Amino acid sequence: MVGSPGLAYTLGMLTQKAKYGLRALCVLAAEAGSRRPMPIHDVADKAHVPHKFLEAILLDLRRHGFVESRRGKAGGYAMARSPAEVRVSDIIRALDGPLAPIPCASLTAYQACLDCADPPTCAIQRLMRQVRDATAAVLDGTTLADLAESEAAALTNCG
Amino acid sequence: MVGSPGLAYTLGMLTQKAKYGLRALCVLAAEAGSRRPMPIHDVADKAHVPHKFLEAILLDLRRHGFVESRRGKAGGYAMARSPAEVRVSDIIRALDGPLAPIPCASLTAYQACLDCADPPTCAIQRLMRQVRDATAAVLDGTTLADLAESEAAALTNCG
DNA sequence: TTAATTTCCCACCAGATCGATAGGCTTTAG
DNA sequence: CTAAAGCCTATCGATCTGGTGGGAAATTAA
Repeated sequence: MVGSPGLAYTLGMLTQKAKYGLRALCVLAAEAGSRRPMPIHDVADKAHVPHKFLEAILLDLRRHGFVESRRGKAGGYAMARSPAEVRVSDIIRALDGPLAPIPCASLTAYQACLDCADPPTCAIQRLMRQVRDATAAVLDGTTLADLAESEAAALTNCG
Repeated sequence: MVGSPGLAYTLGMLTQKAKYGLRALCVLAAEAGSRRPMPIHDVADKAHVPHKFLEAILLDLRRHGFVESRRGKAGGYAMARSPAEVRVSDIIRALDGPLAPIPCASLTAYQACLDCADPPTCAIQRLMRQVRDATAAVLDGTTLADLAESEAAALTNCG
């Protein structure tokens, strides 16, 4: 199962990992409040994600505190925080790294370009900071609950 | 010469190629109106770009119509269009591909996710379109002339 | 005409990353 | 005890990134 193969696609790439992670979290968010955690296999089916890959992704999301797990029989995954309190930006940062297009424009992981003549006057850095801010504004302003609701709303509109 | 090695850096990555290309174009933009084209070697020195790599980049920019070249002695590169009429977004699209974080959110290179349950209702797609629009707003609204001027202004402020 | 200079173009390379899979270990419910 | 589930490590092929090298073609100057 391949998402989108062989394209020249570099700038702003959201990886399959993050896309899958978001889908999986939407599934878990819809189940929030349920008594029982949902096993990986069920999440994989509902989110259309290869379940072995999803295993690694959920593990990662657990380490970042987004989900909780229970092992053994009747085990599985559940949201650790309210979907309304989880920003999409945080999820993407956890799975894909910083939002900025270039390290020197990142707030959370700043790193100067080694080949930059003079970082404080670099126009590219200033421009890319604007891009970062614009991206962050969208992604900070959207919660997991918003995302899940958006999908549900679209379905009922067309249904 | 390495720009920024070994970081977990995926989302929104501006490649070295595009960064170098922007720097080189700024150099050529500053020289716009000059009678003589500038040889690659000079551009490479002024832009701090490995000159063999720059060769490939300038070739690419020429094919996309941003610069003109002249071969032989006294040859070199020059802007083919006025810096004020070249949008940064166009340069980045030429060197790095679409601006959207994911193909299904791209206007210029739309491609549906093969693993998407129902593209028209996909909330991730809608969100990523917002990200694309926000990025494009910044990059469409900035010209090469703006970029070059921004750098020059910063220099005089600190000088 | 010849030499020097410069772009053009091709092939190649090492390292990193991405997307994904395999298989074994540990924990838990019943 | 056993089945079910998460946990963990290792691996893999394909692709991309960031570069380099070498030579052919073009242009100019002497």
